[in-house]
This record gives sequence, C-alpha cells and structure tokens, in this order.
Amino acid sequence: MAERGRPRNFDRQQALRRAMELFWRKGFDNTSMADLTEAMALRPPSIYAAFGGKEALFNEALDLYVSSQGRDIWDGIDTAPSARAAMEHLLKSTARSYSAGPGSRGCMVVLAAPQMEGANAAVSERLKAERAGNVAALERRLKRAVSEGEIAPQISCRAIANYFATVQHGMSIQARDGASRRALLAVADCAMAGWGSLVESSPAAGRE
Amino acid sequence: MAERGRPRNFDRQQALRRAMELFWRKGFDNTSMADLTEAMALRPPSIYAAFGGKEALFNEALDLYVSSQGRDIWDGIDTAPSARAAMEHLLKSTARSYSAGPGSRGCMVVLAAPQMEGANAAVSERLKAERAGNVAALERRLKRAVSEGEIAPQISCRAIANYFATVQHGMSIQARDGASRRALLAVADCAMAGWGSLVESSPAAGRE
DNA sequence: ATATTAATATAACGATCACTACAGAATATG
DNA sequence: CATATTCTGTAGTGATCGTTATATTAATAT
Repeated sequence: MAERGRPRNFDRQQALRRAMELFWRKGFDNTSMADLTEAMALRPPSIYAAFGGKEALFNEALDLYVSSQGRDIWDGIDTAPSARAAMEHLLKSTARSYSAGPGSRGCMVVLAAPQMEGANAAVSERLKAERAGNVAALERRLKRAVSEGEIAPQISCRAIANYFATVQHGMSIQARDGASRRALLAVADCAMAGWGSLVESSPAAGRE
Repeated sequence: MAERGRPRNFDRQQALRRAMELFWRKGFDNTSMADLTEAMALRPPSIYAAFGGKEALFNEALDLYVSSQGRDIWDGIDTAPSARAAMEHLLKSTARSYSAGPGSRGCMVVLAAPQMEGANAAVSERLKAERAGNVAALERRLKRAVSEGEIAPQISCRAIANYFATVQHGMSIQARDGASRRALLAVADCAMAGWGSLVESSPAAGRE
C-alpha cells in the first residue's frame, strides 16, 4: 500500500491551482511551459510526470476552474425559484465572478483558447463543448419553467437560452476590456429588463 | 515621377485582401508568416518590403476589415431614423455579417487577438480601441435620441450602449461556435424585445 | 547492505517562429 | 552602353516552443 520510490516533493493540488490561475490569465497558447515551470515552481519533468503534458494539464486546470469558479453560477440555475430568477442569477453572479479578482478576468471557458482556425483543436473543442453544455442547462431550466406554467408553451426556450448565453459571453469580452463590476451588473440589468416581453411573445422561434 | 528600380509584380491590394481573410479566420497569433506567404503567394522579403512586417500587415488588414466589413454596420447607426432602429440595425446587420461567408466567422475586431496577458500588446490595444470606439458611437447615437426626445433624459445612454455592445460581442462567440444566421437573428430579436422597458426606466444608471 | 522504484535537475532535442542577409533579376536614369 | 535602384527567391538567422534523454537523488522492499 505504501508508495514506493522517491516521494513527490510538491503539493499537486497547489501546483494545479497555480496552473489554473496562469491559464485563466494568459490563455492556453500564451502560457508556455517556461511560464508554468516558474509559476508552479517545478521543472518540466515533474510536470510531465504528474500531469502528462501541457494539454492534459490544461484540461485538469479547466476541470478545477469549472468546479470551483463555475459552481455558484451554474448550481444556482437549477435551485432558483423561477426561470426569471435563474437568468438574473446567471448574469448577476457572472458579473460578480468576472470582476472578483484584482483585475477583471472574464471566463476561462470563453477566453482561454481563441476559437480560430489553426488553434489547438482538442482544447477548442473541449471549451466549445463546455459552452454548449451551459446553453443546454439554460434551455432545460426554461423548459422546466414552461412545464411549471411560468412561461407560455409557444415560447422558444432555445432562443432565449441562446440569448442569455450570448450576453454572458459578451460580458467576458467587456470584462477583459476593463469593465468594472458596476458596469457588468448594469449590463445584466439591461438584459433582464426585457424579460417580460421575452416570455410574453417569443420574438423568434427559430434556431439553427 | 516614374518609379525607379524593379517594379513590384503582384497586386498589393489583392495580397492585402488575402491577408485580411487569413487573419480573420485564424487570428493574429495563429497566422504564421508561412501561412501568409502561401495565401498571398509571396516570399517573406516581398511582404516585408510592401507591408513592413506581420504586425504592420495585420494593422493594415484590420483597416481594410473595418472599412469593408464594418462599413454597413456602423454607417447605419447614424443614418437610422431612430435610436431603436439604429440598435436593431446594429444587431441584425451584425447577425448577417457574421454569417455571410461559407462558415460563421464572427468579428475580426473581437476575435483576432486573445485579450490575454502575454498576447501582443500593440495588437490587443488596437483591437480594444476599436471596440471602445464602437461603444462610443452607440452612446453618441443614444444621446442624440435623448436630445431628439426619443429617450427620456434620465436614461443612462452609456449603460445601454454597453449592453448592446455586449450582445454584439457575444454574437461573435456564438458565430464561432457554429450558430446559424437564423440563430443569430433570434438573439438580436431577443435583445430588442427589451427596448421599451430599457428606455422607459433605465435599470442601472451606473457605469465604471 | 543491496536492489528496486520513482521523482528530481540538467541539458538538450527537433520543430517552428518572425525575420533578414545575400545575390540575382528587372526596371529606371545618364 | 553603364549604373543606380528596387523587387524577388534562396537560404538561413537566433529565439522560443513543447517535450524528453540522461543521470542523480531519495524513498521503500528484501
């Protein structure tokens, strides 16, 4: 049962946290192994032995990000007492999360890899799947609201989910451009102002 | 008056267009000089002689993008008969522009450089300034609407301008994730649904 | 003690990056 | 013609990228 061989000389979880911070701030491409060795205070072979490589390390860092930074936001979607409260929670807690640190950092899921041709395909797909999962969670919550009578059945839940996801994604750009918490919260307020009109008559049923 | 020395034997404007297409699709970092030499059908020394270097070429390609792709969108802001029509034009023409080509490409101004620490500072600042200029244009149009009586004076034009800019930026992410023209137009409709509520009582006066 | 196993540090790998020295080729001017 | 000027293609610059071969160190197992 006991570990054989020379024991590891560093805190794996702490090293992973530092990698997450770095990937969050700099993104996947702009974070070099040299950056990581410095931030994690490890030599490359230790990182490769413990995490597998840059891409595997990023994936694990993203897991940590989702389960730590995203927890409050996405758990609140299902527990909110109404779809309206859920969407407001989404945008408000997003505004607070994006402006939590010393600088406005936005969302790692949106920003960490450019969605461009030629970018690391596996990383881009992983982030894209994460975003798609979030939109799906919003749509599920809205559909639940339909079944509970909060929203009329003819409303397009997919269109509304896409809309709130779009606003949330845009907030990452704003945050990286230096938007204050107050400005981000104002954007959330503006987006929520249309709620009544949105659920009374869905402005567009179509989606893809 | 006549040109001295060996004349250039390629079309500078056509080469620039090809560079713009490439930067638009792949972004600044993911576009290598090797990619550019292939797409422009030129050898590096010709590119350096004609454009100065990768960064200068990008800046010129961005100028071309703004004046070609962005023209319709941003000229329409000032010529629209009302602020409401201007914002609707912004989002609708954005939706059409982002889904104009064979694939949904989103906006070069939003996507071409990651807003991350460690990215090329000059390029990032250039794009950031472009985005700030766009928000300012929206705010100017809204203030004009206040002076023309369309919007009540106590409304925060800056907050509303930020909101529409946020939606537009988010649409770039959606487009890159594969959103169809129809889906993008639906997002625009959702965003416009709240217009009445927005200009009746500004939900948040604050900004920065 | 000796052997085994695993983590460490040093140093370097090949690949790719943006960029450029150099020489040849194509035009102008005198 | 000769000469100056500018563009073009070849080839290669040093730097940095992610990754790894090698040897040493530190623990357990026998």
